[in-house]
Amino acid sequence: MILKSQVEWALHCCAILAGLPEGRYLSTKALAELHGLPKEYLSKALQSLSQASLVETTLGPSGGYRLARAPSEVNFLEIVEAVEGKARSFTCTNIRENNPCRPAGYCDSKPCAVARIMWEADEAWRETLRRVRLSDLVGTLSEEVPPDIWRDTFEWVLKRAG
Amino acid sequence: MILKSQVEWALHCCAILAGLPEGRYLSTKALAELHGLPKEYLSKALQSLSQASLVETTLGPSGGYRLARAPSEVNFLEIVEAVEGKARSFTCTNIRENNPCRPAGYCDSKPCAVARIMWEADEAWRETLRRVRLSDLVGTLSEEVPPDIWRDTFEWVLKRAG
DNA sequence: GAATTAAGGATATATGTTATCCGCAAATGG
DNA sequence: CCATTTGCGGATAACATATATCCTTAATTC
Ligand code: FES
Ligand code: FES
Repeated sequence: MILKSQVEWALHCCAILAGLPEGRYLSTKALAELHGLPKEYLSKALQSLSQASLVETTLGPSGGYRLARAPSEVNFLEIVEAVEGKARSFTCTNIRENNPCRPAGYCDSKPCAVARIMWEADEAWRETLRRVRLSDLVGTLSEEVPPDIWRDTFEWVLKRAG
Repeated sequence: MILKSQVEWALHCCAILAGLPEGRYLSTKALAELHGLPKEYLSKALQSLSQASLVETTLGPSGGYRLARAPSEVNFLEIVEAVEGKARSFTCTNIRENNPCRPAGYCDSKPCAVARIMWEADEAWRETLRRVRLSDLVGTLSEEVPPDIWRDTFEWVLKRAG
């Protein structure tokens, strides 16, 4: 069970977009360069964010992406699910139905107890991510990243933002 | 991010082994037949349980598997990690290091804030599984599975247990 | 009109999951 | 001793998914 690297990319891109001044856009090219990522493939991750209505886009030179909502109104789970999908990590294939001691055509009233426990853990994972807002991340980063790097980065970004 | 089907298999097999009388063994063949699974491949999952010291084995006819500990001393996480591995679901590839505004050779004191949040969610998932004992599952199953099927199943199992 | 952008389709490559097969050593029962 | 059965590990193939690149299209800017 491993998350796509797209998840890391999308989260970092959102953190950058969160620091973008109102009304400006940042292109795939800039985001790819800033993070050292393949532009074409990063584009797919950003498209996922767009389809999930987490970001807005505009075309042409000076086009790109910006957040569709305030960073305090976006949580981690939304970003993760946008690129990773909403499917649960555990899928029950109903192997209990293969028990030879079962009457043919017998139908279970509840999902299997094993699956319910696995789904409970899955929900705990989601709930943890749901509780973290994008603004929380930006707050932590702005404290932990050395001030000069932080400043230089957004200077770099603004130079490329349309 | 999706768990292997082996996880479902291993959990169901452990539930059956938990109901096995002291000192008896159940073979891969019987477990595969009971759950309608490919014997050779299920064997890999059981080998994982064996390597994790969750089950004990014996060879020859009348050989097979039995739990190495009491069901109340085994939790879900141990079983899941035995087949799925202990690696975290989120892997940080340190894309922050590619930031062109970073001084060359600069070294971070902490893991990235993004990774820490993702790992926190991962830990919440693990903690949920850690809290569920194999005996809890057996308790739930014995309540939910219709009594006649439950009885027939263990009759079927005992007929094949060495 | 020329350049730039996001979007989406097609395709290739790498990796991981699922599955099967085989040979080996240990245990059982005759 | 011998035939059978078992778990174990290695090798291999089939299949799915993740990663990555390329190309076309339409919108936007200047
Ligand atoms: S049958 Fe799928 S988890 Fe029990
Ligand atoms: S650099 Fe990997 S999560 Fe931030």
